[in-house]
Amino acid sequence: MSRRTTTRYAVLGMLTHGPMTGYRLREEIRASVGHFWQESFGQLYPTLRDLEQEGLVARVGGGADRGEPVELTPAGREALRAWLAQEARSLSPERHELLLQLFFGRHADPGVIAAHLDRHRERLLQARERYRQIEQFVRAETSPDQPYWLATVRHGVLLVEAGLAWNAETAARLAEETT
Amino acid sequence: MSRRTTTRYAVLGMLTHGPMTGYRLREEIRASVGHFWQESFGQLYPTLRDLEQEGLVARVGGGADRGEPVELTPAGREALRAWLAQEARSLSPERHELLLQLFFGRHADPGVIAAHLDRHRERLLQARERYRQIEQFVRAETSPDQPYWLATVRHGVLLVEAGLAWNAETAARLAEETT
DNA sequence: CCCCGCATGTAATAGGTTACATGATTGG
DNA sequence: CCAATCATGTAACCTATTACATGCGGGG
Repeated sequence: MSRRTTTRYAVLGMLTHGPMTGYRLREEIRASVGHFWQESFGQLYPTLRDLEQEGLVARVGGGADRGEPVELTPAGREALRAWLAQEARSLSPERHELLLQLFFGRHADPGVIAAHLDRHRERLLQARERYRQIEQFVRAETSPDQPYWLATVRHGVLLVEAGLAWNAETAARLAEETT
Repeated sequence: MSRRTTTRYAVLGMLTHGPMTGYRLREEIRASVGHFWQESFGQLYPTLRDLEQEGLVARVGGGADRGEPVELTPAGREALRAWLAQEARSLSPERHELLLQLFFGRHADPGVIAAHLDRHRERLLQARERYRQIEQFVRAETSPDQPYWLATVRHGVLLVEAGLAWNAETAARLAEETT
């Protein structure tokens, strides 16, 4: 059953970087778009099988040997183009558990909300560090993909920085409350 | 089967605002935390049944009449406190389809990425408008919950503004590319 | 009387993760 | 030879949405 899930296009997209095995595909996804897109094997392999049946990807050697990489077919490249032209459905149901805790924060024991904010800040700082490193790396890149890659990294940087600003502002406001 | 899902605590939390029916509960969730948390009936009613069996909520009238609101029991209030003290697991698998399209944007037909960014910008502007109105509303609020509510709204405001900054920066960079 | 809002619930479906099972190849 | 990495796949499960089914009560 092929369900026109976005996994299909994540796969087709990654294959523009060259032929890969399913295993390698997941590594590449993790290493490049991993910050905003993940795939599990349980999702990848069935998708790969479907894509092959539909003729959007093909085994490189022609045979179906184990460990044989797959490559994009012209039809696959076309399918990718078609998806790129479609509006992204915001599939993410937008569930932010920390914000939910904050919303009901008045009923928490003293200090626990401040602790949550602290931990959240730590994670954001680490994320900012990661993004900054990736940004440096991408800026040095000469690939024609570079401006597109940079765009996704910059999204990470800017959103994390906004998160930090919010974190500081919120921690200050709630600290003021308890005085 | 009670699966310690966050839905439970969204329900318990909302009931701190007073007794409600399942139907009303969903309305309230949509109207207050709807920007970062949603619940469907198919999730709500089974959860409500579980919570009642576990004694965390109880029908107000004692009887099980249709349309009878439920209220927090002391045990429910305690369960809420316990959850508030726990670290939020970032359940969101972080999947951002627009960024995925952008990452592979080089393979798109000319103009389609710019169009995506434009539409994205429109949605962000609308969201900012909504958040700003809510912020005004919440700032005027005198409830002891006010600082907590304000925190969640401010998160929306700051993140959307960062999104807009990213959008402008990215649109400019990609426009430059094509010249 | 009919429609709408309030109210409750279930079944089907979707979309995905995790755990498990298996085996080849390679380097220490 | 043994561990780690590469590689593929399936089964079980989880979480949640959507669609569907039902029914009451009030207002136009």
